[in-house]
Amino acid sequence: MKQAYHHKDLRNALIDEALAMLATDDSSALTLRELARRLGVTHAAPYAHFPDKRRLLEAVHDAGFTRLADQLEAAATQAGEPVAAFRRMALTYLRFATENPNLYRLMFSGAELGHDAQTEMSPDGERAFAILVGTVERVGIPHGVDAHDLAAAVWAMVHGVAMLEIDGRLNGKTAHDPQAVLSLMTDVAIRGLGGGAGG
Amino acid sequence: MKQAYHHKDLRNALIDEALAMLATDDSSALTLRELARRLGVTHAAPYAHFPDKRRLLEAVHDAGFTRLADQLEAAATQAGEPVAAFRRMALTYLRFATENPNLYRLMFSGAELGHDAQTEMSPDGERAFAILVGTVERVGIPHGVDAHDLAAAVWAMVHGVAMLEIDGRLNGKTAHDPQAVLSLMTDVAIRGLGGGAGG
DNA sequence: TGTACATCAGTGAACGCGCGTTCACTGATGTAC
DNA sequence: TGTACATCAGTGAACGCGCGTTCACTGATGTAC
Repeated sequence: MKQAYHHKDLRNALIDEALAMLATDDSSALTLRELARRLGVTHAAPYAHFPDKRRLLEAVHDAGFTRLADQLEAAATQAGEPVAAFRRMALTYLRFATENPNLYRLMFSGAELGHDAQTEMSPDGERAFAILVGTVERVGIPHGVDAHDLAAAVWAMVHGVAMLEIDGRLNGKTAHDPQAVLSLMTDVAIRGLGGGAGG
Repeated sequence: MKQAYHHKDLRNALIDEALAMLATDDSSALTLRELARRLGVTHAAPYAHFPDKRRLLEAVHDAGFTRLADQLEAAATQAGEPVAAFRRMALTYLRFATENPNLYRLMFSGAELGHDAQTEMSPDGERAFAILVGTVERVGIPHGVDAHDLAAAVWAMVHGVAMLEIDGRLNGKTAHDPQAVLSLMTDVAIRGLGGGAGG
C-alpha cells in the first residue's frame, strides 16, 4: 500500500530510512535519490524538508547521538559499584559502535558534515558526554585533574577501540575479540585512576 | 618544463601527488582525473600503472604507513628511559595524525579501501605496530597479560585521541589541547601499567 | 655506429552513470466563513 | 454542513557535473643484430 501524495511525515521517514540503510551499507550509499526511491517518493521531495543533503546528514548524525545517549543512559541507571558501572558503560559504548559501524562512522566523520557538526556537539552528544563525566567522577578523580579532561581521555580510549574494531584493524593484532582489548584497557585505566582492580 | 610523452615514473608521481593533495584536501577530492590533471597527463594515463582507483588508494594508504613507521622508528631509537620513551612515542604518533589528518583518515578508513587493506596490515603497518610492542614491553608487561594485546590497547588509546582531535571532537570538551588529553591518558596508562609516574 | 623492430606508457575521444539541485506545476489538506 | 480558498508537500522533467573506465591509437624508448 502506497501513500498517496502527502506522506505526512517525510522528514522523519527520511531520517529513519537513512538509519536503516546504514545498518547494511556504508554512508557513500546514502544518497537523496536512493532514500526517496525507497520511500516511494520523487527525488525532489526531500527538498521540502531539508535545504540540502548536508543538512539531512546532520539530522542523521544527531539521531545517532540520540540513540547512543539513550543506550548509555539506560546502562548508567542500572545499579552497581562505580567500577562495575565504568566497565558496563565502556562495554555499552563499544557495543553501540560495533553494532552500528556505518552510523558510528558517520557520527564522527568530520569530512562529510558541515563545520557546525564537526566542531560542535549535538545536544544528545553533550548528554552522552555528561553521562560519561558522571561515571568517571564516581570512580574518582585524582587530585588536580579536571573531570572533563579525564572524561575526554577515557572517551578517547573507548573511541579508539571502537574505531579500530569497526575498521577491521584489530583483526590479527590480538588473539581475542575487541571486548578483551577493551577489558584490558579498562583494567589499566581503573588501576591508573586508583579505583581498585575489582569489578 | 613539461615532460614529453613518457613521464618516466608516473606511478610514484601519482602516489606523491596524492600525498601532497591530502595535505590540503580531504580524500573525496582525490580523483584519478584530478591527479592526472596536476601531473599534466591524460586522465587515462594512470591506468598504465594501476588497474583501478582502489589500487592507487591502497598504494597511498601503504605510503602513509611507511611514513608513520619511519617517524615512530626515529622516535624509538632516541635514548631515554622506558617511560619517557613511551610518552615520546605517543606524542610522535599524535603529531603524525594531527599534521596529516586526511592521510591518517585514509589509512584507517575501511570504507574506500579494498577488503585486503581493511583487514590486513601493510608491511609498514606491522613494522609500526612492532615498534609499539617493543615500547610497551620496555615499560613492563603485567603478569599474565599478552604483550600484543596490551600494545593493541595502548594503540587504541592513542588512536582514539588522534581521531577525536582530527575530527574536531575535542574542541570545547576540554580546556587544553589534545596533547594535554594525551598526557593525561599516558599518565593513567603508565600508572596502570605499574611503570611509575615519572617521565 | 646504424637500423629494424618490439614494447608499452601515454593520448584523446567516447561511454554510461548517478548524483545534487532547480523549477514550474499540481493536487491534497485544512481552515475561514 | 457546505463551499472557497490559501497553503505547501510532492511531482516530473530537466540541468550540468565530474567521475571511473574502455578503447583503438601513437610515438618514445631501448634492445637485437
